[in-house]
Amino acid sequence: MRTEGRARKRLPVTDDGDPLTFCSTCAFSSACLAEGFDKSQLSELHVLVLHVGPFARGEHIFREGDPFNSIAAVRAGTVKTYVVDSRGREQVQGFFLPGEVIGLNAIHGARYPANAIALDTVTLCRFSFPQMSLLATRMPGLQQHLFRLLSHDIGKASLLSGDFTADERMAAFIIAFSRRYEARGYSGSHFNLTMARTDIANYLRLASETVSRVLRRFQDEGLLRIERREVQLLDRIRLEQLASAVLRH
Amino acid sequence: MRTEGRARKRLPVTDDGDPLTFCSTCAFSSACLAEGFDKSQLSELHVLVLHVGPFARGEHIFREGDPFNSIAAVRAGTVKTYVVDSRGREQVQGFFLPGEVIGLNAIHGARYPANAIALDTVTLCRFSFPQMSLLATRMPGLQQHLFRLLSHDIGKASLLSGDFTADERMAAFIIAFSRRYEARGYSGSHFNLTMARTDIANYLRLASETVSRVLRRFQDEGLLRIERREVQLLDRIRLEQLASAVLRH
DNA sequence: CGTATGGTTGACCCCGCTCAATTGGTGTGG
DNA sequence: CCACACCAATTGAGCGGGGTCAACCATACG
Repeated sequence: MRTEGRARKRLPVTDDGDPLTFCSTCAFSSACLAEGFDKSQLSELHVLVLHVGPFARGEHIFREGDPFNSIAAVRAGTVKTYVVDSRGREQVQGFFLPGEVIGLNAIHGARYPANAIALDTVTLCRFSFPQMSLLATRMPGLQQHLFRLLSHDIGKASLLSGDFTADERMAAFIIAFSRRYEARGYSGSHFNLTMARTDIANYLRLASETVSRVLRRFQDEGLLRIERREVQLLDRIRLEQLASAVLRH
Repeated sequence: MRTEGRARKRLPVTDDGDPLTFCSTCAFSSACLAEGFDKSQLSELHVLVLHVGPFARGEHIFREGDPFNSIAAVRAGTVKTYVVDSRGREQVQGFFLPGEVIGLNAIHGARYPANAIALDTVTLCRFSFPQMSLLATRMPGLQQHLFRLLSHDIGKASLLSGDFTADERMAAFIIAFSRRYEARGYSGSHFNLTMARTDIANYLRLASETVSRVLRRFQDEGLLRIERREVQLLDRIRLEQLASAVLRH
């Protein structure tokens, strides 16, 4: 019923649907499709895709310190990355939805700098990074695409570093998910948060009690409806307004 | 008397010292030297270097929204990048010392997402990014180097996003500068902060009054001596301890 | 020497954290 | 199908770190 797409029709091997088509939600689809590469190049990219999973909820995809050799695009489910700080508390670094890429911050250092864990049933498309780099030297479009993905994540990482109020952070969180779901073809006004309140709190650097209270108030003020993990946006304008402090349009 | 190195011996043109040697502090020196490329490749990289500046204190190097076409390595001086938030307050994103690279977060989006301003007299080595990408398809070592630089900045950007105390932030700031100066061959125990207190505060997401108070206390407790912008580390062990919460070793 | 800008210090207060108690939802075994 | 246990989420009470506001001080510059 959820993000599985057209997997499962096939055996879990390196391919996906028709051999000349990447899955439409994949972060790399535009790297080839949008730029009109010929069929031989497409299949070259396909050759180094390894379809892995499913990972069950709570299973680790990689752990901090593991040697780095591949990046992966989320195909189905949600991935959370986190580290454990010196006080032993979990610091959530990010959530990754279908089509988004994990492992980019491991290139430098040759080891994963964080843990990645499945929040629900997760399947991935794994790419050997050395092989992909090699291919990128022959496919300028792919190289550009990798540069852009990396560059994008620099900006994303600094979003939450500002000094924002709990309301602004919470609104930005909701709006960002809404946009990301929309970009992948799901509803942006009614969706399911796949993570616990404590995960949201650790990500936003708030106490989970504060997350509860703010969501409660948002609901009382008619900005949204939230029951358990089901969110429905009711006043997107107002939420965007609050979020704009963080997201900057 | 400061970070000028061996510029100024030459006209401000595309070259630097001996035509087959990059300046030793440059972030790209290792891209060729350390990996044993031959002389023809070295000169290819040299061809696309444009030595620009000097910029005077307060001059902008680029502004938010400017079209992106080049990245630049700082050659001398200090660069500050910042944006202005919705409340009209300056949010400092980073400081760049000689040898460090600015503009990497502009690749995605094709426009600079922040302003860059010289904090003192700044000179740069500017590289056309399209040309550099093209060269990188023929120099796998250069491509790897770019990937690593980008990847590194993802991690750097998320450092300050944790919920740390003012003391931890301040200590991490001092230690990080100490290490970066050391890595470039300057003293790591006695150096000059080139930015104002308000810049430090905006970067650490603290009030400038708090920066003053914390530095005062650090001095009273014998961790360092600071007069105006001159810093001298007195108890590096203790500072590293405080900083470790942020820097994670 | 006067003026401006940046830095320091003090007094007060508020947002969000902590601690603690309660509720509710989910899964498990009787 | 219900009873219990367990964990996530909620709600309340109190407090403290760091922000704000304001006054004062010091160094740089004309």
